[in-house]
Amino acid sequence: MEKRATIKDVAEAAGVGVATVSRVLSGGSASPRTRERVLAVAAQLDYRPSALGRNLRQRRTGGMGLLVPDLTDTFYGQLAEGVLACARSTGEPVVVGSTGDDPEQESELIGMLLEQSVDRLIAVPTGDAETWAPAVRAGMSVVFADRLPARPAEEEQQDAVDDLMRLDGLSPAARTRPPEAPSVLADDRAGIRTAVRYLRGLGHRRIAFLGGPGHDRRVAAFREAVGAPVDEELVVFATGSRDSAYAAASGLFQSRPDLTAVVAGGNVLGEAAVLAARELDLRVPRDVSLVMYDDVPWAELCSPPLTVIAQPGRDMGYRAAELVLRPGGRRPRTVVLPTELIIRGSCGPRR
Amino acid sequence: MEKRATIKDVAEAAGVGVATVSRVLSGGSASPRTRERVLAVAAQLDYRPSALGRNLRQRRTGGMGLLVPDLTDTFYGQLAEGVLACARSTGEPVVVGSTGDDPEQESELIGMLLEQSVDRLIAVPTGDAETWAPAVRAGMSVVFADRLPARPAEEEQQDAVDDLMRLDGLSPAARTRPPEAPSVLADDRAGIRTAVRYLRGLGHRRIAFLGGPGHDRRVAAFREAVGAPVDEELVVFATGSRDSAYAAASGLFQSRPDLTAVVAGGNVLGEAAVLAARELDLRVPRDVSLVMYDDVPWAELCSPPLTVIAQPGRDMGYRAAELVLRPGGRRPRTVVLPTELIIRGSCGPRR
DNA sequence: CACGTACGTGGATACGTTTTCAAACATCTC
DNA sequence: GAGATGTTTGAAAACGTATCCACGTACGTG
Repeated sequence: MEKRATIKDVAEAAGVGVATVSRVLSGGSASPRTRERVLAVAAQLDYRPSALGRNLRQRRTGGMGLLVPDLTDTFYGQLAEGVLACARSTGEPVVVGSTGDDPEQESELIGMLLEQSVDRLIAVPTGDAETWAPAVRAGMSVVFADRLPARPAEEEQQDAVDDLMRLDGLSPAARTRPPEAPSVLADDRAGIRTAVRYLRGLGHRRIAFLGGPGHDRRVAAFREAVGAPVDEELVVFATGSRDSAYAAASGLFQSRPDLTAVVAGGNVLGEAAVLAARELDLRVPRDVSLVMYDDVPWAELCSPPLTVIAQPGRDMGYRAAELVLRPGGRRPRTVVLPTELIIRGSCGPRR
Repeated sequence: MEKRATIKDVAEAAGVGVATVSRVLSGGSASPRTRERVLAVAAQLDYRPSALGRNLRQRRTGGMGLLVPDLTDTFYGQLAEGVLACARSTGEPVVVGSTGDDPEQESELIGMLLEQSVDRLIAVPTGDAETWAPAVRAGMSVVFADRLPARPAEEEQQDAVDDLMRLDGLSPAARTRPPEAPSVLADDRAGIRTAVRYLRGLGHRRIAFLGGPGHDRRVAAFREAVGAPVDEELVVFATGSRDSAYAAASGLFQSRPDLTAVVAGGNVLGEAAVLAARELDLRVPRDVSLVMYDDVPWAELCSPPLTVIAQPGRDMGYRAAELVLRPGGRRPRTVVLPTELIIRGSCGPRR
C-alpha cells in the first residue's frame, strides 16, 4: 500500500515546476520538449492527479448527481444505465441517490449533494419547486428527467387569479418565475392519447387510469384524450410503493366492475394491475384490457404479453447526462423523446 | 446564487477561532458557552461544512463506491437500493458504476474511484484478482457482494500442482495469498441443491443449467447436486447480455429436446428461458420445468408464475454497506445469507 | 541594433477543512 | 499561596491542485 505520487513528485523528477506539470496534464500550452518529458515521468511514476486537490481548487466536484425514486423500478434502472453510460465515456463519477418518491428524502439528498459541492444534477423530481429552491439558489445546474417538479400550491392559485383577470380583459402583473431548468421528457401526451384512441377503437368506453407519483402530465393527457365528462371514479392514484399500487388496482376493479379497460401510468402500476386482475379472476384481455406505460423486458413474459407505451428510458438518461455536461444553447432546452405504442396481447375488443 | 459561508465566516461572526468551530461541529470538546454560540451562529449563517476541504485534509473521500454489472437487472437494482438505504442513513454519498460484466470497464471504473480517493467500495466483481490488484494495493477496503472475483489462471494451476504434491504425501510450499476481502453472499450452494432435489423429487433426471457471468459457484453447486456423471451438454453459459441469454436458452432447448427441467442461474437467464421456450412451443411446466435464481416482482406475473430460488438482494446490499462502513472484527468477515425455494407454478412432474 | 511582441516557465497563492501544539486559563491539592 | 493538574482555546501547518502574475527568452520587425 504505497502512497500515490503527487504533482510535486512529478515536477521534481522532471526538473520542472508544478505549474508546468499541471498545464501539460490539463492540455495547456507547453513546449514539445518539456511536454514529452513531463508525460514520460508521469507515466513512469504512475501519477494520477488527485481529484481532491482539483475539486478544492475549483470549488466544485466533477461528475454529477443522479436522483431517482427507486432503482428497483426497471424504468429508472434503464434511465440510470443511460446516465452511467454517458458518464463512463467521460470518466466522470456519478453520485446516485434514491428518493423513494419522498420529498423529504429528496431534500436531504439535495443537501448531501450540496455538501459535496456536486453542481450538476440530473433528477426525477418528487418534491415541488420549493424543495428545489436550495439547489437553484446554490447555482446547481439541474436537468429534470421523466417529470418536472410540481409547482407549489400558491402558484397554482395565482394562475387561477391571472386567468380571471384575463377574462376581465386585464393583464396580470408580471411575476418572477423560477428559472426553468432544462429537461428530458417522453412525449407522454402523445403516448397516452394513442393508447386511449386505440382502446376506444376497440370499443372501450369506460377506461380507467391508474396513476402514481409524478404522473400528473399523464393524467392530464388521459383526461384530455378521454374527453369531458371524465368519470372521476375511474382515475385513481397510488403512492410509489408496490403495496399501494396493488391496493389501488384492486380497489379500482372492485369498486367499478363495469370498467372494461385500464391504462397503467407506470410499470409498477401495470404489475399491480395484472396481479389484482388475476386475484379477482378477471381475465386479460377478455374481461379487462390493459395497456401499461413503460416497456420493460418482462412485459413480454406475461400472458398475454402486455401491450405497452414504450418510452426510451436509457436514451432519456443518456441525453439528460449530455445536457448537464454541456450546458448547450442559451436558454434551457427541453428535449421531448417519442413514445411508441407496442401492441401485444393484453387488449381486446370490449366484451 | 449567493456563495456559501465558510468555517472562517462562522469563526469571525462568533468571535472564536476556526479550530474551535471545527471542534464544535465535529463533536469535540468545548465549553458549553462557546459551543452554544458557535452552533447559533452556524445555524444563522446556514453554514454547511464543505466536503471538499475535509476530503482534501483527510486525504480521502467520504462515502463509498458501488460497482454492479447492470442496473437494468432487477436483482442488482435491489442490491443497489440496499446500499443506498444504508448510505442514506449515514448521509454519505455513494458513487455508482455499471460494469456491464466487462473486466475492462470494471478496471477503468476502479481507476476512476481511485482518482476520486474513494477508499471504500462494494462490488459485484467481474474481473479476476489481477483486476482488483490496484484497488487493494491502494489500500481500498472493498466488500464483495453476490460473487467473489475469479482467481487468476496461474493460481488455479498452482492449486493443481499442490493437489498432486499432497497426493504424493508432500506438503505444498506456503504461498502468499492476496488478502481476502470481506464479502456478502447468498447461500448459492444450498439454494441450488434444494432446487435440484425438488426437481429430482418430481421425477426429473435430465436437468439443465443455464449460467451467466459470475455463476461459477452456482454451477459448481449444480454439478455437486446432480452428482456425477454430469451431462456436460446440459450446462451452458451466456454472457451478460439479454441477447446472449436468449441465444443460449434457445440453443439449449433445440440441441437437447430430451431435457425436462432447467434451472436458470439468474433472472435475465430465466427471462430468456421463458421466452425461448415459448418461441419453441414448449409449455411450462408441461414440457419443461423451470426454476429461476432470483425472486423478482415479475416472477409472479408469468404464467405460470415462476418457481424461484429467492435471495435477499436488498439485505445483501445493506449488509455489504454496513460491512464497508464499519470494518467490523479483526479478520475479514464473510456473511452468507439464506436462500429460499419459493414454489409457484413453473415446475411439474416429468412428462 | 533596438524595440516590441509572443510565448514558455515557475514561484506564489488560495481553495476550506482538520489537526497539532503550545499558550492561557481554571481548578484542585498540600 | 504555590505548585500541580486539567481544560479550553486559537494560530499555524498541512492536504494536492489550478491559476495568476511576473520573469526570462526567442523571435520578428523597424
